[in-house]
Amino acid sequence: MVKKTREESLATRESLLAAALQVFRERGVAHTRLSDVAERAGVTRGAIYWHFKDKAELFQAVCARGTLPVEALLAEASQSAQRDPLATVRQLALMALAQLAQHPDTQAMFDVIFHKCEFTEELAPVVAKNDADRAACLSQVQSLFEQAVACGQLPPTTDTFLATQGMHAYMVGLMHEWVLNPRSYDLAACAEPLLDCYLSGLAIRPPVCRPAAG
Amino acid sequence: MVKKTREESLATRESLLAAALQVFRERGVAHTRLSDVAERAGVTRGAIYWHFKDKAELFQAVCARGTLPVEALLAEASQSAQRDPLATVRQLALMALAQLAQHPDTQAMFDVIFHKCEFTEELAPVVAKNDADRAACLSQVQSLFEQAVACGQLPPTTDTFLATQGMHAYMVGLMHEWVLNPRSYDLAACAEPLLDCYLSGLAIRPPVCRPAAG
DNA sequence: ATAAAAGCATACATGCACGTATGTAAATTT
DNA sequence: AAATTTACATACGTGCATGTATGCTTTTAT
Repeated sequence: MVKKTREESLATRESLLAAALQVFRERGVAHTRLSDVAERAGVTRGAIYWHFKDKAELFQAVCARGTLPVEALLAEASQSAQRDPLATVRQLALMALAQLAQHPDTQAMFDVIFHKCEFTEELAPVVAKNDADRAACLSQVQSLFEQAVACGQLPPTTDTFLATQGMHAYMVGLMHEWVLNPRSYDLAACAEPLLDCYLSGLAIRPPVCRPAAG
Repeated sequence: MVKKTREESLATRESLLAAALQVFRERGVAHTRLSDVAERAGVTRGAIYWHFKDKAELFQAVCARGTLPVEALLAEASQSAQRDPLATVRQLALMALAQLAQHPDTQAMFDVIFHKCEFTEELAPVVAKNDADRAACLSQVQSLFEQAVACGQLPPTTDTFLATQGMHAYMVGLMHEWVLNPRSYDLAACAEPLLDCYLSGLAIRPPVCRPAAG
């Protein structure tokens, strides 16, 4: 009872990813023993070393699967009509928060990313991908803010770079803190008012500073 | 050349804390070897085990020293006159960001806390203190927002709980992201416009949802 | 049907970081 | 001045997670 069919092998891989996400959340990535992951998945360490090179590659695969939905949102939004750029940003943020509020796996994902993981050089590929994703997201949002200024939705004095930094920080902070206490408030219900609060501030009194060179 | 005077001993302890902060930032807390910390401080592991029980206690001491300034700000603000509650919140946030922008040790602290540390059960005391500090901070800010509503600085419909969550998330997000790229923009110069943007939104269109039971 | 390869399980070797035990010299105490 | 404690350095033993090597079936290709 050793060798499985191709289909069963993929199932094993999936259960390994699911088990890894759970154990990472419970023990932290660095403190997780691959034997724990294997046990949780109902296999041995041999299976892990067959599917992945080491823990870093396993973590990378877990992250890749977890960030897929959010990236899909961004890609979808980039193709939508840009008649109302601010609404696009709003929708983007709402979808992201809804995804977090509704899917336990996404919550586990961000819990690990934010609180159960050390971004050191051994996880360099994950860090690089995170940086690239963030840069792409920031760039896309800033572009939308620039269009909003052009449309007259935001004041001409708006520093779109800072506005983007603030928006991104707000989203990161909301997710960072909410996953610590998902029961502290109903994120799905409160996402709209929370977002509209910041976006209203943006329209009324946008940031006007200059980014530093460097 | 072994035994030092009491004064020198305290100096050794300080240099251990400083070295630990550096190494934690470079390698991550979990991956840090106490031998690295000792070497960086110019002593041996024996010195660490004399001053601290283990790595967890060392990390706890590092955190305690690092969060002192921020706690001092909160304590100071709680005693100030409350004629202008919103201005108090604003000042509080500005001081915190200024502290981060100006002090390299504070930047290292938050870099470790946000990106180089796994909050698992082995660091339970630190987690507990973090939770307590956050709860105290949130409670204090919400109280100020409630006073702001009473003063007429914020609309009567304001959900002060959500406003506090949003404010806290904003601050956390700003610090979380800025320490990743301190040179991306001048935090000291941009803190004011960034904060005023959110506070303006709060005054114009405050969140009105209800927190969930639980 | 036979060969090759996939999909793991099992066994083994290795290093490394930890905690402790002990040594030791200077600094206190009395 | 003797005794005691302090503040480390050094040496030692230990476990444990890792990576690899190998074995064993069952698929899949031919």
